[in-house]
Amino acid sequence: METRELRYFVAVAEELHFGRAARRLGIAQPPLSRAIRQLERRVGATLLDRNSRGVTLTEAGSVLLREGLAALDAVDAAERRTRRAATGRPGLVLVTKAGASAELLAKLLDAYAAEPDAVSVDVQLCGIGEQARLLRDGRADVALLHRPFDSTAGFDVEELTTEGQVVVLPAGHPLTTRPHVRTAEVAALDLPTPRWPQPDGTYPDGAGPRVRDNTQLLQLIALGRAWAILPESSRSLLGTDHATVPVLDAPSVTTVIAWPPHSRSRAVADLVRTAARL
Amino acid sequence: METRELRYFVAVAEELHFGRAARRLGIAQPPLSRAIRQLERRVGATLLDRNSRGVTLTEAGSVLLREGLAALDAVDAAERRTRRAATGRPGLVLVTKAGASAELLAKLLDAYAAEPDAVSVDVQLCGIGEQARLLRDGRADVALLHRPFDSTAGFDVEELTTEGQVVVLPAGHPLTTRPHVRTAEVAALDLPTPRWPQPDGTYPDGAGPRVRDNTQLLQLIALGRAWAILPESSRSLLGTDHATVPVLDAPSVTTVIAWPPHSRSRAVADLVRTAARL
DNA sequence: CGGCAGCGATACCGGGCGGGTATCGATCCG
DNA sequence: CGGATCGATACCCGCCCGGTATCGCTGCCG
Repeated sequence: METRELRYFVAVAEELHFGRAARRLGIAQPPLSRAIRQLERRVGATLLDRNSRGVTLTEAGSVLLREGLAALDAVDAAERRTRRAATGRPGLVLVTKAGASAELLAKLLDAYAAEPDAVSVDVQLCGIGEQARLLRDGRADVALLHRPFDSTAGFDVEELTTEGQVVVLPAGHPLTTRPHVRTAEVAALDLPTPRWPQPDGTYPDGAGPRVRDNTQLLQLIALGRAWAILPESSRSLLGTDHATVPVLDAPSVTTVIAWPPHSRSRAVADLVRTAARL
Repeated sequence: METRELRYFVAVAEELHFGRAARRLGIAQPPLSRAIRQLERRVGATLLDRNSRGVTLTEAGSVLLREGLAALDAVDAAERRTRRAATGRPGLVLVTKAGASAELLAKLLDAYAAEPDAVSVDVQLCGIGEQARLLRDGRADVALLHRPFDSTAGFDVEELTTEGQVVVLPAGHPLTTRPHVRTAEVAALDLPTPRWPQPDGTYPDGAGPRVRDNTQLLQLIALGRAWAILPESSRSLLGTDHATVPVLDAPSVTTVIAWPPHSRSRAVADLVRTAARL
């Protein structure tokens, strides 16, 4: 199976529409139809049901979509990492969620920079749930992930810290006088839960305000329009507009450092070792 | 990058010889040379050093070899799993080392077969170190691995059992009267350590007898020509020709059940849950 | 030192396939 | 019933993959 075929299939499987998929791929629709048919013949399976008015994935098709995306990421990673290796410039790309573990990250970077063979580290901040993708397709070498929010599936990981969570509220909110609260009390507040975008960029249905990043979230909280339960360490991001209260029964958050399992990079190994010693 | 190009490059990188690689690929040498050149131009990096008399990998080339193999496995896995899904026949392929964890495996299969939605399980036995490959390229759905011998890199795992190791000796050997021994004592025996094949099929240099599987190993031990340190559970394979003594300071062996991280299969999840409950 | 063998690169050719346009056939809708 | 939508089909063109023949370099050996 060629990557071209895979890319074509993924486009159709995601768009569920030959015309749109062809436009997205920058080709005409007929060659795309033919390519998918050929792929189906070669695999020996129907991948798409072309019902009147619409295309749907078969069982086999959804398997190929999932596995194909992973395979395409692996191919992209191979190309990117090769290109990076070719420049001869060493250097790591570390990716983490914007606004998370800022203090830990600073300590890690300082400690690593003091190592004898340290290379430069580019820190890349990204949105929710994008880290795994960047790590898989070779745009990043190492990531800071936060369990249980981020999936660490398919990576090697080393646990760094575990911390409790706090509820973030506007300064002066009645609850902020309490030494600690429970999730049920927070949920009982007359405030909607903010909605975060899903991986495909759309928002789930519901009542809450739509937020795209931490700044938006914090501003909404300051305005008394939302609340959030965040790891303790995010307190360092807050000013006088916000107050926090520990949440006793919220799951604790573990920060882990993750890297691709077959990484052979000396620099990644050094960075991980440094992190584990913090 | 197309998988054809990757396959070509991998062939040359492994053979380090254009002619042989072309023969292995079933094409003539000139198109192969051209394809590699094109790949190098497109990646923008020299992948191979063509010295007079021989080809060697550059830094970038060895990165592409490693990452490319993983990517090709992922593509193969996508195709295989799609084909499997298309047959409609459910069924799992479980792979494990021949001769390892026989009792555990039997219990697992029995317990799983009693589950309400159990599907058929093909057990595939393979040689040392092949399990990871089979799991990566889609020929297997789930594997029993043994840490620290097998690498679990890149898979999701669940620990099943941990056991100590014993030294296997011919029946009547002086050491077998002891309640336990230490590795140093075993190493001090005037017996060579058997040599196992490396992943590429060749044997490391050295003095010991070459073995390819457990049967060969056990026969050599019975003949007094070798010894082996194996997990306790392998005692169930031994007859009256062998005797075992616990080794106090040998690392303990953990049997884990492993599956591809993005597996969405109901059957795999059921099997893993059953295994975890044993 | 010259001839030869081994090996990768180059030159050149033919066929297959990927991509394009035009069009068809089916289905849904007003 | 006519039009719109959407995937499939028909057909053509140009590129690229693969083949054969050959070159150029290098190291070896007589």
